[in-house]
Amino acid sequence: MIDNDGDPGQVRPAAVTVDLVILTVRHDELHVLLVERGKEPHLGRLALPGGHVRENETLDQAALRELEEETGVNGHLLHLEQVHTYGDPGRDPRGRVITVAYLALGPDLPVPVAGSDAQGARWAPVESVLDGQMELAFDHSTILRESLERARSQLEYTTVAAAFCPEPFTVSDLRKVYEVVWGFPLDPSNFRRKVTRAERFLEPTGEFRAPQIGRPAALYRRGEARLLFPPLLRSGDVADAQFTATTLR
Amino acid sequence: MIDNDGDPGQVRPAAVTVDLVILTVRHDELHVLLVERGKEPHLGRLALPGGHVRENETLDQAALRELEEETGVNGHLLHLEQVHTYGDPGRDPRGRVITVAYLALGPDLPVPVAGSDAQGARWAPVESVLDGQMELAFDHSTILRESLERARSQLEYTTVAAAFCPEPFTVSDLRKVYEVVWGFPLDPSNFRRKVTRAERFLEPTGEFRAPQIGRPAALYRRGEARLLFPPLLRSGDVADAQFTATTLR
DNA sequence: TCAAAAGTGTTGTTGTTACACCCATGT
DNA sequence: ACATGGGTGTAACAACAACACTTTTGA
Repeated sequence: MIDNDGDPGQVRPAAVTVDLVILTVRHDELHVLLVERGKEPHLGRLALPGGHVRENETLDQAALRELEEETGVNGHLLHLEQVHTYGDPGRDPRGRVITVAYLALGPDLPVPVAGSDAQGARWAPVESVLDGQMELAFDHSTILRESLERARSQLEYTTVAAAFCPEPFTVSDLRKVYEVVWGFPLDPSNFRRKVTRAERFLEPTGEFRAPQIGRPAALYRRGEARLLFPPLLRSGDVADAQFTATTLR
Repeated sequence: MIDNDGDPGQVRPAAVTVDLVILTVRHDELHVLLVERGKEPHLGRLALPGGHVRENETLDQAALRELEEETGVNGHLLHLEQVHTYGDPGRDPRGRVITVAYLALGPDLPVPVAGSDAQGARWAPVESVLDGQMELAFDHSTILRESLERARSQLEYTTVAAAFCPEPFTVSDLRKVYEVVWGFPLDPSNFRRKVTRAERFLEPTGEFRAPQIGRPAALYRRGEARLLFPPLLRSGDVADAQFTATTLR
């Protein structure tokens, strides 16, 4: 809201961008989509995909557009959610840039499409960024860390995990998502009971899929529910350890 | 992140502001701080306090500064948290304005200080805005609704409720906060057990406070814990009813 | 001694954990 | 037949809701 004012010269317009943390599970590992920067600053460095918000676009539309440009996938098929906005004065050397970060979750996506305008887009294991091996451009490592923690806690209280699974999927597929995102194994029997008991989380198709070996598994589609009740809680210890306060001071 | 480009003329810098949803509990009712607009557009209309982000300020600093200007209270005493960013092209008739919304929670604050630069700042019952009686300027009614829902769910999983209580406080004071924010009564005995059992939520002072009539109550200070485990869940029905998807589509 | 608010106990129910066990399939 | 993953049963335990009950105060 433009208001108080009386401070001419102290305020100046800023560039507004959206950056995307696009997560997917590949080969039982959590991956994030990164692009190689084609110019300074941070030329050649890996960064989160993103770009400017255009003149007649909402923030959500900009995020959706970028998502489709980068992945070649219709963004409506994925979970897309605004997470946090970053605007420190020094975060981009070229001037004041406000970035609205979005979290996108999707099933194992096709390798980034050639037709996209991304410079060398690629999937990178989230681990390699988190453990400090790979430092991203700008404050993108921070954005990734914070968005990932959002994703982890979203898995507890909502049904978003199913967004990682191409339909139709089995209970085991879904469990794998939880295990990969949270980083520890879950008891298959107890997991099954919780997710199947939750109202409208999973909708049975009546079909089955045979694994390479073993009993065929029932197939499901995503249900209508967005909130998961009762929630699938990580133990207090785990949550605490992962929790980095978003609160000031 | 300034990147892809190749679209000159399609992007233009925007004004960046922070708007504050400052909540407090007064007379057993949830109140929000509103200011009367001193100019067009929406002259005379009530709006959330807020203002421009200055040149060498982080977003958090801007929010903290506005908070102190509006309430005259040292913002570090309150809970302050970024919630969501609003940037629809049409939300301000004067041009593109990106607003980062912050949620602030605090104990019953002094009536807005004369020295503040706010035009007729006042506390308004949140109810009066939610039930459609009072429509705020711009999209501020939406911002308030969405921020309130954030506050409500934060009460379940975190210890922020204590931010509403001036220290030292009693278990009943804290319960009142939950009842007022959630809008329904809680069982006093069960509530007490949950909050006193949670690790480092409440720190006993050893002191007592006598109510007008009745047995004196033990006094507490806010503990170190930020996450509440196990969480204090509203029933699934309630949460579902309040839940308005933050997801696209 | 009564009203009012603080605080404890109790009981039935529901959810969780850890694991044993059965089921359906391909080789 | 057996290995492999899918799926059910169960028993000990923890959390929860509802509500009876005791405690401590001011009037």
